[in-house]
Amino acid sequence: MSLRHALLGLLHEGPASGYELTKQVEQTLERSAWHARHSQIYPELTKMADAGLVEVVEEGPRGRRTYAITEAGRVALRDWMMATPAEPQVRSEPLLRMFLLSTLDPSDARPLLQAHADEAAAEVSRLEQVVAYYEAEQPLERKRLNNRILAEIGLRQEQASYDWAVWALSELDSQKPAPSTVDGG
Amino acid sequence: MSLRHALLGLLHEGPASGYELTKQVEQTLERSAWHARHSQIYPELTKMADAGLVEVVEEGPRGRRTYAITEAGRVALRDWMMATPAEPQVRSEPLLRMFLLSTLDPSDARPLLQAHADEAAAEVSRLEQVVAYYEAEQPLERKRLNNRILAEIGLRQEQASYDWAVWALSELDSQKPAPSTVDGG
DNA sequence: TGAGGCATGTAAGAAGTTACATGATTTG
DNA sequence: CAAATCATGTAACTTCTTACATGCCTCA
Repeated sequence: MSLRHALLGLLHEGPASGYELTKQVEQTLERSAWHARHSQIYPELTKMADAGLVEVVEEGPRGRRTYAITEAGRVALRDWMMATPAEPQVRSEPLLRMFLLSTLDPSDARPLLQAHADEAAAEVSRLEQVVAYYEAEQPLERKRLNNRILAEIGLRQEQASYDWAVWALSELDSQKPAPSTVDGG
Repeated sequence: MSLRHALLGLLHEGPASGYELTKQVEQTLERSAWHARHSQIYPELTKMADAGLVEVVEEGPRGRRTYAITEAGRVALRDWMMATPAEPQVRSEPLLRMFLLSTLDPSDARPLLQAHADEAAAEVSRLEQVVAYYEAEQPLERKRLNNRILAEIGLRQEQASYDWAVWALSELDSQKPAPSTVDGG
């Protein structure tokens, strides 16, 4: 039930509505840690309220409900964080594609690798700006430092992804050193 | 339907039974790309056979069925590989935990970070040996080179994970700059 | 022959996706 | 007031997990 704990983690920073949580997931978690749609988030919040992990602290204009984490929610989050899982569960479609690159002809693999490199490069730029923003703040109090640490892990993963793709492209080249020779079999 | 394509990718290398595919997923995909249990893999293979993407090429001792990819399966795999998805779908429980580290007290966060670093270090060692094994082979023909490229992406991701954890631990220290002073409360 | 691992499977339920639906507010 | 966007929700379906079930094969 990782979505539940992702939401508890976001609510740990302060109350938010389903809509706001959806945006936060999209902006901060989706790319490297956890993907979820609003159609899963809304019902999950209802269930979490039933379970006493969150509570509605405000009802707004168009049925908008602002949720806050409860003490039980904080306990549940900490319990989950401190319980080391038997096996790490990972599902990454982009990485799966890279693992399956070898099933393609080099002429197909090359543009995919290039696209992967381009996307990683774009994400690196974006995260560098996020990091720069946090660095610019002088005092670096607790919350800001945490955000900076989080931006850093995303940045490093994307940088590794980019470096790998560039390296893999060069390996592909060395694999097919004379593309125009006549192939006898 | 990423599992389906992961299985097609594995079968692209040659025929295998459900049991063998389960082992291959555990050994090559699970850690960084895709996690699945045998209880999902067996029914999926049946469905794929119904859809004509794979076929049973051998029936062994205890109901063992060896599957091979069909031409339709190869086409489906290539179509999926070449279709760029709108948004990358990622779910990584380990990374989610790292993102939620900031919800913990530093005294709780530290051992978790350390455990993360240890796991990454162990995986780096393992993958370095895998890479060394592929490098040792002289001619590096196509398939072996592909395996080497795949090992490399896992290695670089884990290395980035490890480096980040070490860096984050030092940041945690600077956050609490005098850990050994006499503590009154 | 019994214990343990090999190998395959199923059933029930939880998690997640896709598509549809709806009303409120803002903007032109 | 029409169109776009905000904000929330549901229904049907697919995917995935957990737990259970079973028979084979090897080794002592």
